[in-house]
Amino acid sequence: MGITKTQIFDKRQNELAQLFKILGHPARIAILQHISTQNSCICNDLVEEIGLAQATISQHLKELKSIGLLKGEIEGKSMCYCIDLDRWNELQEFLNSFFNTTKHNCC
Amino acid sequence: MGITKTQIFDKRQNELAQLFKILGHPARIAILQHISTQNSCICNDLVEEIGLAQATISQHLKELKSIGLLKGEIEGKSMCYCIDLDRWNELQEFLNSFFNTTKHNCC
DNA sequence: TCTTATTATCGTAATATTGCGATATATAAA
DNA sequence: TTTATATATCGCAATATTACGATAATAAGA
Repeated sequence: MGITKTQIFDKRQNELAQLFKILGHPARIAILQHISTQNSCICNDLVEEIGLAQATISQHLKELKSIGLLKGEIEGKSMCYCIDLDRWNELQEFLNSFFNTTKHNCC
Repeated sequence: MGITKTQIFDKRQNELAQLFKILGHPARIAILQHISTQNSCICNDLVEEIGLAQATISQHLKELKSIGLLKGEIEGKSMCYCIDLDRWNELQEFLNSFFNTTKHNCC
């Protein structure tokens, strides 16, 4: 046991859960906020500003990339991680559609 | 290691992450959908419809209650779990405010 | 080419989550 | 009161996540 039984849920349920799950870590929230509002998209800057080890930040960046939220570009000898705004809006709509279609009660 | 370093993040970041995290499991998504769109709010019905053990469903219900999304009321000898619509809307706005304030790129 | 700087990946330890059987608790009905 | 039904909690095993040091890979500049 301990393994999530994804096979008993449908595609949309698993997708929604996966998106929520990846957003469900404060370091990843902080990364997104830094990139967006602090004008900091260089991996090394994030390491210093957030205060986790470089390997850890790199791992979190990888997960955010896995759902398409971030795209990384080589900037000299650094990596510039930027938010994919199209994907960002797509996800926001997807999550909102979940919230809106689940807004009714049975009693 | 292995423990999330919540102390280096601020209250809002931890709150957001906690909400996303709890929504980040397909069983909990399914529970919310069943309650809302299948008119099924009795714990035992959910057990049968979702196909996880009763103990497991009970645990997931507890987590959804922990962020205020569900409230349970005694209905005869069963429990009726309903979505707290005020809290639901509050969360939707909270998540949208995160999405909207993080919608800019540094480059 | 050699060195330096930056990021990714590997391996591993600590902790958290998931799932379930067993059991406790609570309520309704007999 | 006794029995049946429904839910919560406990304890545990399996798996996943988090974090980091060490190291590999890559690119710029001396």
